[in-house]
Amino acid sequence: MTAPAPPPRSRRSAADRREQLVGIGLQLLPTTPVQELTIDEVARRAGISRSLLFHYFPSKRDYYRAVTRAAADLLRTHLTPPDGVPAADRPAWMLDRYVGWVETYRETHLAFVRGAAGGDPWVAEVYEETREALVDLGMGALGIGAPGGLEDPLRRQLVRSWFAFTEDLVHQWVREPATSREDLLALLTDVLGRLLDR
Amino acid sequence: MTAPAPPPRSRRSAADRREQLVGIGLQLLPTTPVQELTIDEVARRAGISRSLLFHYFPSKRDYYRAVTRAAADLLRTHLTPPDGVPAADRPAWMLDRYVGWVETYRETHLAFVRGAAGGDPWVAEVYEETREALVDLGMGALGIGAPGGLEDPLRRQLVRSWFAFTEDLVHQWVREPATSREDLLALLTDVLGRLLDR
DNA sequence: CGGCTTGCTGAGCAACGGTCAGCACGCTAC
DNA sequence: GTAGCGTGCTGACCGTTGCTCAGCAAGCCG
Repeated sequence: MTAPAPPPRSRRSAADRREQLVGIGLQLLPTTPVQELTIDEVARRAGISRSLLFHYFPSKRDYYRAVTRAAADLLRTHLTPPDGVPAADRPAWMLDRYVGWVETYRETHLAFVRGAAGGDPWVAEVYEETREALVDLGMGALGIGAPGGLEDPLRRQLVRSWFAFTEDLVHQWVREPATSREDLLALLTDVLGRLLDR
Repeated sequence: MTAPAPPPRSRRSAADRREQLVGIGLQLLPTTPVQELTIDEVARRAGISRSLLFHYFPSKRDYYRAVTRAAADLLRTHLTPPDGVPAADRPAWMLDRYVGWVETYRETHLAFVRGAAGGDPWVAEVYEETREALVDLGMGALGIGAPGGLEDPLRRQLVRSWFAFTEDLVHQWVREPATSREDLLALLTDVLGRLLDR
């Protein structure tokens, strides 16, 4: 009686492996709280030994950082307007895309926000970075100051906090739509407009 | 040569111990990311064995839940207006208290928000609960609907999201005060007022 | 003193993160 | 074709951490 043919352990290129491992992390993150996701599990799903994972990512933190960054990059590119969108429409376009993203991914996105904001400082850092990038993106679309520029700091803080407002409201809206989608979008743009009108 | 007199392990009542252990957790939480806080460390500081801690809290999660809830309760009582405050002043009073709280505890509060919102669902639950209670508190002060009542759901969502806005803005303001304290308070009340005027 | 309650401990287990020496696969050189 | 070599990859091992359990010991009653 021969062994039940262990899965053919293919030999991959380094880049391939990294991609595969990060991909598995992206699949697992939404369903598994960060700290319950074990290296064992990831390695098992990838059909490799734990040791190999440590070969590519020196520590668990590094692995999570990579996964979080990958998730953040997905969101960022999704929110970046293509050249076709006229400058005036960009804020509305981005907002619409953001709502669409949350609608589509619901738990996934919430898990990202939660996982990123919570516990581990190294991962929180990636999240913070992403948030700043999104604020830059948004402020660029609004035509306010250059990214990382010397514009009014209060104004920047307001945009950032408006983002927190939006994040929270959209999440609530997805769970319990208390208004139409159009009204939600209108409300959000209106609030932002008023904030910047000061 | 006698052993260096191990600290006299006093025998405490169950309530005392619980309180002591939660107290240690409250001290440690701000400086230590949730998942790096080990039971060993807590037990060591309390001068007891790990086993005893597991006697009072069936698991690490339960312990963290208790600590988080204690932190949340502190905030809640701090934000609850005493009888002396007239109804009309309560919203402003609470807002002022909230800013004061963040000013005083800075990292501590941030760590609470982070730790609570992050990772572990059981702890996030406590945070969610607290947030709802704070919204109730705020809406009560504003004279909008009874707590847990059947008021306009959109309105409630707006108050909640405004809270997220406030949380974020105050945190930014504490790190980098881009305006005076009075202006910050005025801005926040103004934003809330406009949101509710719809 | 004996017996009861209950605060408390130490030894021990399983699971996890992380390390290390070395195997094996696939390539080129002769 | 086979010797050599870079490198993808593994198994065995270690320390720590969450958690269990049988039982000690301190107080309090009769």
